[in-house]
Amino acid sequence: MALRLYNTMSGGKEPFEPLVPGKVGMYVCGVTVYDYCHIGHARANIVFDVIYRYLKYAGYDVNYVRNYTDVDDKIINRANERGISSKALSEEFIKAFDEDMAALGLERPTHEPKATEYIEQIVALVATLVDKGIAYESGGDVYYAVEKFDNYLKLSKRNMDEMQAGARIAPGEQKRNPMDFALWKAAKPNEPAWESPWGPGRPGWHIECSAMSSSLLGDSFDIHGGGKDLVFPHHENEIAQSEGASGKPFVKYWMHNGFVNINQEKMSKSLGNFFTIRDILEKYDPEVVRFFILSAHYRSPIDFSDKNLEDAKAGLTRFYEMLQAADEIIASNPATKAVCPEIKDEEREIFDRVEMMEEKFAEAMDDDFNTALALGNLFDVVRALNRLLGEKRFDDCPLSLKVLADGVKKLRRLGAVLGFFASDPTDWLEKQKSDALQDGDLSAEQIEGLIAERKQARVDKNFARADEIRDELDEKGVILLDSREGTSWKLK
RNA sequence: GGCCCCGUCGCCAAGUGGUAAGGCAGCGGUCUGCAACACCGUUAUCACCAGUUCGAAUCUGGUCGGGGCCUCCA
Repeated sequence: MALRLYNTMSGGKEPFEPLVPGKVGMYVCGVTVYDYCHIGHARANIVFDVIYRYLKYAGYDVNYVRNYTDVDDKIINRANERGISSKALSEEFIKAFDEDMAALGLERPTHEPKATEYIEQIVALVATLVDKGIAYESGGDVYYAVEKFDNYLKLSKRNMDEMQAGARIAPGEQKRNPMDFALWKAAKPNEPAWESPWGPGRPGWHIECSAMSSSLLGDSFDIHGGGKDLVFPHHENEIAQSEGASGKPFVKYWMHNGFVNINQEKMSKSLGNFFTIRDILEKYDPEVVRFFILSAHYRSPIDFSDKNLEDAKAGLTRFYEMLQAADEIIASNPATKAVCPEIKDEEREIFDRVEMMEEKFAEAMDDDFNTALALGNLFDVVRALNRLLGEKRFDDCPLSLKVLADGVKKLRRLGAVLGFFASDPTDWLEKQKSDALQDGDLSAEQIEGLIAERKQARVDKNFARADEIRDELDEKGVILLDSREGTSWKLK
């Protein structure tokens, strides 16, 4: 089954057929750089990171553009509050954004343009719209006349009359129609400004995306993405600008990710439940955050809560523990040419499961990037490989070893498409332990000391004392795991 | 008020016409000196009502409940 994706424009899933076979042009709205990014930005960027990775995995040559909007009212206001230039402020938060995305393990897009580097193209685009009579100059501002564009509001499926009833003209604006929006704003004191045919000024919000996307992807391209909240007005206005200017269809597939709620409530600054990516990464491993986000479909709302993050951590730990066990077995069992005496039915089943892994993964991802289903399929593989590990037949059945090695390799390759399992399992698991110990009153040394004492007690067959130590540690959240190689520990 | 979305096991979450994936938690086993891990088994008829259909969680209408957008927002 080929890739199908949900198109906001049509409201349904459609087969994915790029404009140019084998190639994909994809534009995702980045951030306005005036503050630190929050968990909602994390979701949007992780979702499109996975879409980017999967398209490449599926064999497409992807041109992925994600912009920085570095000129905007909010930037100007914030910069003035702090008494620094807009440029200094935006540079500060571009750097912060890059750091956050790197911490979350995102791949870099093909292009990461900044609005201020495309002023020339923006001015040219506005001029084209003015020449075509779609936009008009008014007191140094330039506005888009929405009634000149027949398809306005087709993406958000709104009604012009009803929208106008609620629309207002802000003080200082000189629009003909309340629904018109600014393409260019005349310069005011203490604002960054560039020369233009309408006098010094700066771009409005929306026009930068039209200019950057056409410069880097052409007038028409395949996928345009962003958060659901951008459907109106941002994306609606982009369509009006781009199609109004070029006369060609702008975007073939519109994709929008759902919101992140905090403990069942909408995330908002007024509720004080605003978490930045930095706050979250203090407490949770970045891969756990990614796992949490990808365990739901990208269009569904997700609820950010401690419980949900703990669940995600438990799930990811299950993968890493299996990988760790498998790595140890593979490292300690050199491949031989011996032939298995016989293959059990259960083993046959496991082998099939590994065999089917890629197909099942693609099936899930092809269905509008269903990462939740894809992860569920990978969990099935974990159970299968754990069974194989439990059989302990690696001495007399090299085929089992081969299947295990093959399974682990495939699991890592597919995991990488979702951005998982890049760490060494032992390193990752150790890091979770040491991070968790930070909050407790027990050190690793103390735990090791008690383990040594218990080991002696067990040698002495003093099981009462051995159990006492186990219980004592258990109360503090430390679980002991005895094995042939000795005793290790983990945290609840 | 307009437009849109959602309501699946204790929790999270797939599933858009053919008799409910997966994870976490729970319970019963195997393993273990005891445990843990792992494995095996076990736990739902899909908010409610009425329709369409041979057949619906999946389609239609209605009821109740929750949420989003309409102003800056991923």
